Amino acid sequence: MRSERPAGGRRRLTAEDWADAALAAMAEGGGLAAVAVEPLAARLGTTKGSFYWHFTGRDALVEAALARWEETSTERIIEATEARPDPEERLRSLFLAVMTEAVNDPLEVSLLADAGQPHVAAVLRRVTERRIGYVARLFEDLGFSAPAAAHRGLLAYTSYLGHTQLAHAVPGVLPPDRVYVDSVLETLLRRP
Amino acid sequence: MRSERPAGGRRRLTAEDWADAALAAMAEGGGLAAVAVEPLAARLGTTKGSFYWHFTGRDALVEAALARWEETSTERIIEATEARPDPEERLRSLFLAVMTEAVNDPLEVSLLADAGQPHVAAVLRRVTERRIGYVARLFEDLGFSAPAAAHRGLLAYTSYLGHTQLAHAVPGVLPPDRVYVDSVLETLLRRP
DNA sequence: GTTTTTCCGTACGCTACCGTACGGTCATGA
DNA sequence: TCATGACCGTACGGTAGCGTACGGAAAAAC
Repeated sequence: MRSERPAGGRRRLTAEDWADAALAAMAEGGGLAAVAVEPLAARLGTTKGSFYWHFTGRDALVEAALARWEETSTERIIEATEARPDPEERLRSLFLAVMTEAVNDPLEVSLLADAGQPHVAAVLRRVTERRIGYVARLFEDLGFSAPAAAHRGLLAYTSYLGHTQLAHAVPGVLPPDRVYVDSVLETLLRRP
Repeated sequence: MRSERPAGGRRRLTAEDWADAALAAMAEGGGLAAVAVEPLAARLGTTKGSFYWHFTGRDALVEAALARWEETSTERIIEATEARPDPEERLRSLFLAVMTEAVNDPLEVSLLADAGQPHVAAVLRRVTERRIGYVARLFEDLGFSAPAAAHRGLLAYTSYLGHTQLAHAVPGVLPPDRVYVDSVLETLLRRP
């Protein structure tokens, strides 16, 4: 998430650098509240002078960070999943990927907590609907009817969300990811 | 959550009044960050002078609020559930109760988001283990073996957590509570 | 009815952060 | 090479909240 031409020394920053730093900050602590200009500047080894050149204010930074997250958080994994040939294996690898990712990336938990903010709510709605829709389609690929697939997609997604929350809040109560995924899929894939 | 002897006029406050106000504040916005002394004082119609009489500082208030939540959030519902005679109906009514409660009470979502704070983490660990253990026991009452019951209890709890998150972050994607509960239980109660 | 304890109001200093103003630097192309 | 625009440093004022100091009111004890 860094790197540019001048490999050795201090380089000049871009708006994306600030957005990435904002995302990193919210991932570590406090969610949106952790997006503070001056601490970020210190973290980036620069000053506010840089920030207010690239952005009109804190809100603009938040929006940029959210947009960046929206792009990279979902589509990348969906594409990777689509590469797999077998439908059931798509489901399984998708689950495993997102769950292991969620463990060492509290960003999603932070965003869910800040769903009160309109910007966050809008992003979350789009991302959530995209994801649930995709999982539902995977179930359709497995032969489930559209309503049944939608249904199981929703259950799969709430299980994922709950797993994420637990892994973040109470590490230790959960079994290894693989075990959890197997048991979830075992029940979700069972035919009526 | 108010009321005392002097029914009409301005009364003096107790530490519990402050703790309740803190809980109300975190339930509305921003989680722990919303626990701020001066805004709470304004909300209670008093001043900081009152607060720093009852508490040594902000941290003490947070701890008191968390303790209060820990007492009232779980045991009350468990007791109400225990009143029901039929085991399966206990499960069903428990699910319905906690899910409808979660919709109009974002406190739990806020706390999960602030699991970074050690105080919060400790409370969450105790509450979570208590709840999962209780649900697992309900499954045992239904005839499942101890490991199978623990397993399904965990799945039930992650489904609950995920449902809570979704209801809070993206209202509208979820079916009515009753439908969701029925489908979750339908899969969780199925024998192998 | 006074004294003592409990509780609250007010004023103060401190820190963190936001946003603005403006001058300085650095790269780049004419 | 030097001029111009892109980029950054620094200084400033403003606001919100924490915590302290202390005096005064209100209730309780006697």
